[in-house]
Amino acid sequence: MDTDLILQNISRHIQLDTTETDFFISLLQSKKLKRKEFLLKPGDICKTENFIVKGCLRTYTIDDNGFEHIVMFGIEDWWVGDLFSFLTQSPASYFIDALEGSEILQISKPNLDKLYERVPKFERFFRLILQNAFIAQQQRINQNLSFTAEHRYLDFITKHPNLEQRLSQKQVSAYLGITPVFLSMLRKKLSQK
Amino acid sequence: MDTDLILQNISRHIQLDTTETDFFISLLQSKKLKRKEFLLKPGDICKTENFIVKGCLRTYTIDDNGFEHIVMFGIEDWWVGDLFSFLTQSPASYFIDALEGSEILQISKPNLDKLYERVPKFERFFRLILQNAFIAQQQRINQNLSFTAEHRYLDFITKHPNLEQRLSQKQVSAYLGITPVFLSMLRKKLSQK
DNA sequence: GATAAAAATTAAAGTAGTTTAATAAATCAC
DNA sequence: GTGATTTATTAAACTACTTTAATTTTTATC
Repeated sequence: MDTDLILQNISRHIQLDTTETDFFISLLQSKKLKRKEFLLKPGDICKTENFIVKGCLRTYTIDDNGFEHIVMFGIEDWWVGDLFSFLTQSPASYFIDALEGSEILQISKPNLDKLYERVPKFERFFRLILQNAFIAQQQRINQNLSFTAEHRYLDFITKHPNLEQRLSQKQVSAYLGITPVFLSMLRKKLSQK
Repeated sequence: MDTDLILQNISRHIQLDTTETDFFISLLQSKKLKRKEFLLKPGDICKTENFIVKGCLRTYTIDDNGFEHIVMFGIEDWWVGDLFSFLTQSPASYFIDALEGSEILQISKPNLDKLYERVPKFERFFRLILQNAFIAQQQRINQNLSFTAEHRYLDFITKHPNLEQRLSQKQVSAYLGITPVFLSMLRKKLSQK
């Protein structure tokens, strides 16, 4: 099990001694996902929080007209899951699947509860992770309200310069909230400038 | 100082003994805001997290064209603040002001840090608060991507039935991401059904 | 209670983004 | 490697929403 990245991720926020580190790692499970393989579907109970060691996943919904809308992408060094479903152990609202062959480390709810109990500073760790995610989401809401599709697209590629290359335009458009046709038009227009 | 509501709010998530309760309350400061009074402006450092005892506040931005966009409303029993600015003690991105005469309870960053240290279960409490806010934001992002303005308006009034009466249509439209003119047209159309 | 200021309504013209459909290009599966 | 499927491009017609501007209604202020 490749735990380098997750331990590095954690050490950016809290310091663990060897016992604590070992205990934490004993609670993790490794899982590989093939491209297009699902980690979660609406109605499932989200049983784990998931740290991405390698690959790329997306969290999305499908609306009444069959269109996909991407709530977030996750790549290496990010956590993904349906938080509401995980916390309340109630049915999930989101699809999560792999856009590339991926590898994740999973911690189950019972194990996370054990972890909080035995190593309370993990409360702090997951609060910090959540804070960052919260702030990023708030910025995204504000952007969706304030900016045109063109502006949002330019923001997206400057903010995540490596990510666009790993995604199809269809995925990018489902994240930006526009059609693939319109994204194609935008890109053409921008390339002509 | 009216601490009933905040203690009730806390007791929904964690249990405090008398000493802990007293210590917590000793860290709070009460503040009254007149209608239109600012709690925060972009560039300020957000020095406190704020619990609303009474009234209604909004967190918003003004874009390059001078339009306001409301990221969230806050009413009784909610927490408001610019989390990023508060946590990093760096300049805020948002305006926060009162839409009604309001009363809030404030906890400063140094006091919150003291609180975490002396009563660690508050780490859990603020994690839970944050989780709920995170989930609500995620739903909003998804709604903004998936639904038309009409659908979002109907969702808003069914989800917050009491809130609309306290807000002008201008505020509601700045939250939904449409113009006041278009909201007026929507309302007319819906009333004719 | 009168006056000023802000908010809401209505209509008409304009635009950002969608839809449909046809074609080309890229990727997948065997 | 080849055929099948998915993705991207382009154009033209369409629609949800904006803009502007004029009028009415509501709210705030002294």
